Amino acid sequence: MFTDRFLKGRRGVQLGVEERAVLEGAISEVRTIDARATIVRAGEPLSNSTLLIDGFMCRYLDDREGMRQLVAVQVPGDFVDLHAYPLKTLDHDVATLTAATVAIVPHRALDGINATMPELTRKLWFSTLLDAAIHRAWLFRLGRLDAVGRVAHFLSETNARLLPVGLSDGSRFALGITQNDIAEICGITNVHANRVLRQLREEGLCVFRSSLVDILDVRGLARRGQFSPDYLYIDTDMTRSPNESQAS
Amino acid sequence: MFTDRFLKGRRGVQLGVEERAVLEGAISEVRTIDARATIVRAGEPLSNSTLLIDGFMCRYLDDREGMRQLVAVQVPGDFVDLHAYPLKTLDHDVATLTAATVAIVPHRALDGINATMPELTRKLWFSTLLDAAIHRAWLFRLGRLDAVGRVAHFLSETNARLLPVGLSDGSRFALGITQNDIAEICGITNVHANRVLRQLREEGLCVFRSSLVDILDVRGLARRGQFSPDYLYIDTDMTRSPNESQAS
DNA sequence: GACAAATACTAATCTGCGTCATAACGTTTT
DNA sequence: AAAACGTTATGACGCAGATTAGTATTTGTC
Repeated sequence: MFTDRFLKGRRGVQLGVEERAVLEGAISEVRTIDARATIVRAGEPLSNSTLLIDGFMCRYLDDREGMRQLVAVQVPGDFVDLHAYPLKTLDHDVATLTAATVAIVPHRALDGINATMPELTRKLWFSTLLDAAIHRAWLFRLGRLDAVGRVAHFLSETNARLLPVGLSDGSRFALGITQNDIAEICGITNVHANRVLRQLREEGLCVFRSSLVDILDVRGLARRGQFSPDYLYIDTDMTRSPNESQAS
Repeated sequence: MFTDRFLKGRRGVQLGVEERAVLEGAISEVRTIDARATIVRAGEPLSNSTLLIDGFMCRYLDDREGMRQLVAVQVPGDFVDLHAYPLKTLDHDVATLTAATVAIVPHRALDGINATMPELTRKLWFSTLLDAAIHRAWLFRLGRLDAVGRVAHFLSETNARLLPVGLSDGSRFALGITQNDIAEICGITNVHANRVLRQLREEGLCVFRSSLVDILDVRGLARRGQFSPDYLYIDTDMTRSPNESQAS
């Protein structure tokens, strides 16, 4: 089912059988999108939201000179722009990073859920607040960490998010983004992103190869980025995996 | 009424008379809090949320050395930790900046609203997404602006937020926070915050005097901080009374 | 009004990261 | 197979902002 990964492994908001069926029924269409395509522009009136099934997407803001600051990376299972349902128009653009498969959910269908299923509504609300919690972690990252720490934090976070949806084995995952994306996420230049990734490689913490991220020392990388997964509200028994690497 | 400033001037989500009465009735207690007091710690289970009536509050994350990164500043009318209702426990601390008056709203009362008033529930949801939109603007600030731009952006934003609740006259407002707070908001040191504020003063853009902020050139300050208020979802025409609501 | 404690302010030195420049890849196109 | 392009890589240099170390001023308390 298309909604299988939505809220998977999140503390206290697992969907019931009926809830999942209702959400599945709310999908009007499933389609694929090319890599590097902008699908929503800031300010444009919206009547659908997008559930990401496969691939990676992002949300970003432009500065005056056209430089981007990514404000979110979305992974499979994320309801990318569910916040467009109450907000009706967004304050940022939404785009794919890689080729992606998405499910379209009309706001009309969400109106039905909102009117008749308060519990499910609260779980949808929860999922948008999870995004806000991730925003806050990103604020910490940009405000308090140096470049190496920022990249270490981002890679640790991504690993932790991909684990419950089965796309990380605990230390290795396919991501398919470039060094320039890392720079736009971490608020640094692509030149410096390259230097930082080399340093992480030389310190034996992590190897980033665009298509594949291999974390050699999960604990060490987390320590370097002051990463602690509490803000992801993941069920405690899903935060670890047997494959997790050695400490140092 | 205690809820008068909640969602005031926000596009498309003005509260109706009955909705406002219900929300007012959800308040269990009103109390005052000293300045610089932490009222919620990260991870602690919560059964109430807090509506800020008067004064300023903040939300923050600590780094390993105990340095703080503020992730939000709350102004009167803000539902400071409404997100604790779906989340049940927070990923950050909540504290007062100045002395404050707050209304306590038990989650039990919100359960009633959630179960019986889908429209009001969606407006409450909206208000938490407004906070998320502000988070994103802060991410842009930290990721893409230099120190002067960050402070200019923050002061422009605060002016724009205080305007609809009647606490700014368009260019002057009382804020009651220190230069060190500015530093913790903008991800710079307090020493550098001081330099930046001097520069803004010397350039004739803004005078910051802890208790009073006087923006001498609203447009110029906004330009310096690349500030555009779209993300605050404020009604473009605030002089006209909202067509759906008789309350004001 | 005296005193302590915050807060504001300043200058000197150091450094992480930006900027600029160049080159070597790898992939896709023709 | 060469051209065209995006991505990764690396070095030289400069600057914004951190750090350190103060002094001055305001604010609060007795």
